[in-house]
Amino acid sequence: MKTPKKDERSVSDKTRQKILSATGKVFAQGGYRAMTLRQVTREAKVNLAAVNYHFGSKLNLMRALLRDRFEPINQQRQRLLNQQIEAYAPDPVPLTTIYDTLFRPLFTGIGSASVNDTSLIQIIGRALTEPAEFMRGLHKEFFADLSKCFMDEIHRSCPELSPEQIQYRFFLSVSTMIGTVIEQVRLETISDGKLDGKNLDKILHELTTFVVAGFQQR
Amino acid sequence: MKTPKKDERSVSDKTRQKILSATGKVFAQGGYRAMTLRQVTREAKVNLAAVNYHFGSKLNLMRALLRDRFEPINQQRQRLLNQQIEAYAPDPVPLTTIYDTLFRPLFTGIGSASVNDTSLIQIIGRALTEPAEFMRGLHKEFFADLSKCFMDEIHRSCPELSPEQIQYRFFLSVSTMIGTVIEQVRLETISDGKLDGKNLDKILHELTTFVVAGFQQR
DNA sequence: GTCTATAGAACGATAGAC
DNA sequence: GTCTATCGTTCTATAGAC
Repeated sequence: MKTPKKDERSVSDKTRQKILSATGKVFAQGGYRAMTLRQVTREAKVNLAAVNYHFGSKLNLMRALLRDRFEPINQQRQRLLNQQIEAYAPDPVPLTTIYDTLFRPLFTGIGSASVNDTSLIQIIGRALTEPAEFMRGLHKEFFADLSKCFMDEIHRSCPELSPEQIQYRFFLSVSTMIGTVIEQVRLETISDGKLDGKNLDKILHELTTFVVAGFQQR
Repeated sequence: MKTPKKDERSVSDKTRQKILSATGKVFAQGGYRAMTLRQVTREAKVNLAAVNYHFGSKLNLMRALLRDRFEPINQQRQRLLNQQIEAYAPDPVPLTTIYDTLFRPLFTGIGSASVNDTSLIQIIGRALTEPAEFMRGLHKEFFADLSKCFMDEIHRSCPELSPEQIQYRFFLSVSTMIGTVIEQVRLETISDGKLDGKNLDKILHELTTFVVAGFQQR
């Protein structure tokens, strides 16, 4: 039976995408354990069994979501960094530019997600703080290489710092990013409703300035 | 200190404490949704029904744990801050001292926890990134007043900054703290195993230095 | 490919004996 | 206060009709 409701071609991919999109939304709200397949399929307006048909299991669905969201982001980060290295060669890329390259793709939210999809930043914030076991290997799989490239360039930009100092401060920089990205609502609570947690451009700018100053410590 | 090892009096309090302690351990590992009462009672070596007898429900158990861990920490923060304000009066407390006062109680891990209890910092890291609904009011209940006191003193210490600037940078400071506190393991991954994620003294020092520099931005 | 129906397991909570 | 036993619910995953 290949007769869906509106479109006649590639129904399967459309269902797959609808499921992925719904997974992003539901996962961002409550994390992996709180996310049920019933909730996802209800949100995606597909049948419960479709998840297991397209993804095999809840865990595989989760892995597919992460790949779908992390890989484009990280590819863009890598590409932008290489562009900057070329542009400044043979000089090192300034620290502010390096961190802008690291942070901006998160906030502008590229990826395969459709337009009015759940904000990418919320999905990533949740993923980075996810306690589930399967997340242990997440850093290795998605961030080990990337971290090394960025720390290498930071080292070129700050040759006076020891590798240990760079590692500590890079860790703290990423910590700030993660803490910022988890819940922008906290900004509204802290400011008693005066600052807008959804003003991502402004937050990105403040984050970069803060981290660069913290890194340089002078 | 009324119950040494195998005392026969006030068994109930002992059971209560065992449950609380086990809850801290299990919660720190996987968060609220992943924590099951069966896991907690197995860990505490008490009966499953004991939880509902002593705490009524899983949610109440969670609330009791948070109160048990957050309140002593926040009281110490408040007390230390007031001490510093007195000590420096009428001058404002230096920014480094303010942030040390905010961060240190987290890392030294005071509280009602017994000695070889789960590291307080892990419980708090998990709680601060917990997606569950009941956490929405958490900031209000435990941190609203505290944040205001600290921002007030920061404002005295940095009178040249606008309230908006202070709010943004305080938000970023707390973000760094949270990101640091979630998983110290990330430090080991970033440094390729060369830095120790359990060296809390060192991390506290680096965190404070980083945040103060990021805050002052000069 | 998509559905209904359900198996099989785990959970929170409670009743009632001791 | 503490236990066993169990109820009612919800979950993932799958079998089988269409």
